Amino acid sequence: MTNNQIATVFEQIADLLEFQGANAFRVRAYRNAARVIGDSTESLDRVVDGSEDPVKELQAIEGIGKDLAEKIETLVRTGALPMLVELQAQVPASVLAILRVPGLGPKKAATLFKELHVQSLADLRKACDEHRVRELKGFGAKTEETILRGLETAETADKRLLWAVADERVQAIREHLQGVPGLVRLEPAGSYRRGRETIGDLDFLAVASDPNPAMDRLAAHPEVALVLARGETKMSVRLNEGLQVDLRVVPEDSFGAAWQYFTGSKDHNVVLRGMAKDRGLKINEWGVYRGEKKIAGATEEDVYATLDLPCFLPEIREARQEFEWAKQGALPRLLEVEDMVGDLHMHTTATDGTATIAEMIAAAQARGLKYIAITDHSKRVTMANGLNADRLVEHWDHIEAAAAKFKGITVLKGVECDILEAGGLDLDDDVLSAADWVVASVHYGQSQPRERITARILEALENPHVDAIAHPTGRLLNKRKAYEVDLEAVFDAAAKYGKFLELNANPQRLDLDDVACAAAKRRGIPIVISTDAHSVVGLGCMRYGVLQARRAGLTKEDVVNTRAWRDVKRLMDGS
DNA sequence: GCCGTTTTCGGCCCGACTGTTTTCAGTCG
Repeated sequence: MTNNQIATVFEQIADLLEFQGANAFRVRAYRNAARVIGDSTESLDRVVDGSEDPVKELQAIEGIGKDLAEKIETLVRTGALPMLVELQAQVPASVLAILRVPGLGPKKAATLFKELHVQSLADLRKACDEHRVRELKGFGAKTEETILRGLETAETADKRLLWAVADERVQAIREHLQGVPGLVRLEPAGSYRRGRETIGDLDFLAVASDPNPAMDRLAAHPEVALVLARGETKMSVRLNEGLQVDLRVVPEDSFGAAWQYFTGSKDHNVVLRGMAKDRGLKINEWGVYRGEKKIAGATEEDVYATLDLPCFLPEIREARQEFEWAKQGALPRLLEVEDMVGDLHMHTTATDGTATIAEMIAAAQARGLKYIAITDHSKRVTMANGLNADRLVEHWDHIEAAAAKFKGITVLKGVECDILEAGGLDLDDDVLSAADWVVASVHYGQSQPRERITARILEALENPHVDAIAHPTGRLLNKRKAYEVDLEAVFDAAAKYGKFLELNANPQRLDLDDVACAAAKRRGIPIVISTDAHSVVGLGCMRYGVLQARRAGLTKEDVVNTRAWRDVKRLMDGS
């Protein structure tokens, strides 16, 4: 059982308990445990199997006490949890969908379930249409309308936006609000600012003498479908595509406190406020207070300084390791886009790319890269017109000829060699041995069982000619789940054979993800960040990969292609 | 359900906005 599966069980329990009106802090304990386990780089499976006293060892994890430790042990050993089974018997699974409707929380959902026997979204819609909801105590006509609107979004817009798409929306809205009278400053906050791979909604923070002009302008945005709420300082709108945008307007001397607060994460803020409380301080979005007296708030630096903390970069504000790093004075100096000097995974018109070799070289050089590897597909990827040995060798000749026309950039003869369904690689060793750079990847047989897929990748790692595994989990955000692979085993093998693992910078892939990257770093496995570009424009994806790497706490030293190519080669040779 | 150089019991972050209320509960972030 993977950490994510265990985390999912605890999330389900939290949902069900909340629905039943359990103590809110008990619910939070389950949610907190789910988050910590999901973020953990240590496989709990292994902890339980490899320990004399698993319960004691599990309790060392922050947020896991005796009770949850025992539940984890039960889950790992039996694959199930009696408590969850019991809860599921009491509450139909379909009921939980109701909790996802904006405007409905556990209390109202429970009332609907108890009084009107609403068990699904369809039941809920019917009850609203028949005006039975407005008759309930605590409900009314407006609540009924809110629920109907919420149903639309619950049914249609359940997907999170890719960060790269959110970035486009952010720029468009900033532009739209530019020049609003009295608007001094406008900054994005929330998970967008933290660089999460997907974004649920957009948060903007503004400094303005009068909030109304900015709110009016936002309401007039052509994509705004609905104003959900509007008060003195806060406004929420929904765009046509379903995305919610929040705008908060604060005075200048509260800007730092508010930016810190609305950037989150929620868990990071909970820790922060707990620390403040210990010192007799209170932090809210308006500032830091000792009693009635405000002692900070204009900048984020000021706010953190009241707790003797550094101003954490937004990407690591996740209540994972940042507070521990700060305590030890060992905050990593995060990687930056400017550190990247090479790109070791890209395609051309020889297979499924849209640009020629020369066009890719020129574009890479224009971006300031010192070296690139052309890594077109191998023959198994027929859909992409993959190369067999003869075509590959010929392609390499073309690469050499094209590269000769450029000065100041090294162009490597590479290949993205398929890891075949039955195991083994798509090209023979004598071909691969002639390449400057080989990435191996899984494209077929993605639904195979865990042992099988893992074995295929381990075998590829053993091959002396393979340099890196590309997009190691195969996921496509919002589209395809990662295939079943034992990443711990992959890390072990990569470490043993001195191989690299890729962080694919395509905004839809971004695997390894932040948690996995952090785990790889902990084992000293070098990460190579690659665009996997299929076009000239695709080379620009590097920044998305860098953002993900920053979330993992990676520094320039942790990433292979921040180094000169001759140093990368040295690393490949193990010297 | 977790946690502890103030605590093994009694805390657990904090405020804005809405709707259904005549003073506050529920939801959200």
